[in-house]
Amino acid sequence: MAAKLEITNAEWRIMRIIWTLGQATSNQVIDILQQKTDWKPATIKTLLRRLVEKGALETTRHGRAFIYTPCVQEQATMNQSADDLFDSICEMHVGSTIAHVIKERPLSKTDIQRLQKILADKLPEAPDEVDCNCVPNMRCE
Amino acid sequence: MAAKLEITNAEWRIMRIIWTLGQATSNQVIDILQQKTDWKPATIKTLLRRLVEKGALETTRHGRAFIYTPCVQEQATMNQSADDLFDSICEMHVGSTIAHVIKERPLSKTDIQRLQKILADKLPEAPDEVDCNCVPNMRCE
DNA sequence: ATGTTAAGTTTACGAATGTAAATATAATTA
DNA sequence: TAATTATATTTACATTCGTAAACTTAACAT
Repeated sequence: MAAKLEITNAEWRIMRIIWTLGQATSNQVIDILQQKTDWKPATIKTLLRRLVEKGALETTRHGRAFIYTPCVQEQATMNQSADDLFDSICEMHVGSTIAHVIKERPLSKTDIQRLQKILADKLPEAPDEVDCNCVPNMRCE
Repeated sequence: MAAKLEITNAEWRIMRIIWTLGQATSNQVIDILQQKTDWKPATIKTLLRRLVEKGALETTRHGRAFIYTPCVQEQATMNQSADDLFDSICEMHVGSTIAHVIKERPLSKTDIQRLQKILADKLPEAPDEVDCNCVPNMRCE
């Protein structure tokens, strides 16, 4: 049932801090973000509140402050965002788009070896081509 | 200068049809989309207009109809969307997120071989680890 | 030439987003 | 316990997005 969680760009900034710290007060988030953005504290509080409303964070009171804790895992959330992107584009072009990403982004040796393993496992079963799913019975270029 | 082009989910549906056809009239787009969605023709016209405003499409009059032609390439647009996604998440987790995608999405043998080549080329120069860029001097898990 | 009609254009409206000020509330402190 | 103040909550506002109806205009047919 859980309505699909959509994290916006601004919200990602918040979530990444809280995932990294494990949990955080609003002040911790504000302090860290003010080093990287010029967001006002009120803005950050709004974003925290919306994330709680969305079910991405939960709070427990602790003295005068609330502690914000993630309700969703970072990897699951990243996977969800990636799924949304790759659901939008042509299925036939997933490969070329991943190619762009792996060319442009830093990857560790371990990352690369892991990807190599997945690809090697996948190769024997792979089709010769993936159909375009943009228009019925057509292929985009 | 060109303000970064942002294509929304609904707009992707339109663009993919026009990329596939090379160019299209609004009626062609409407006919195709009505097989897959329950969008009203007026909705599709709004989306076409917004895409023209954004500079993603241009029109040339042809009899009573306009012909819509892409001003942006499909691969460049997909790359841009992927860049936006991977700019949002932790740099350290790009690898695991790509791993998720290549596990879940269909890839052709050619796609896989191309990715294998890129990875093999990248491996020698790859760092042992990629730093987390969520919070200064910390690593997210 | 004029009516018909098929396009495009204008207007609409609620929800989400980025951004933030103002206000209320509850926990310390004096 | 009353004053202080650090937090959270309410309210705000312009844009964008999804969705669409209503209106206008120009092309084709009579």
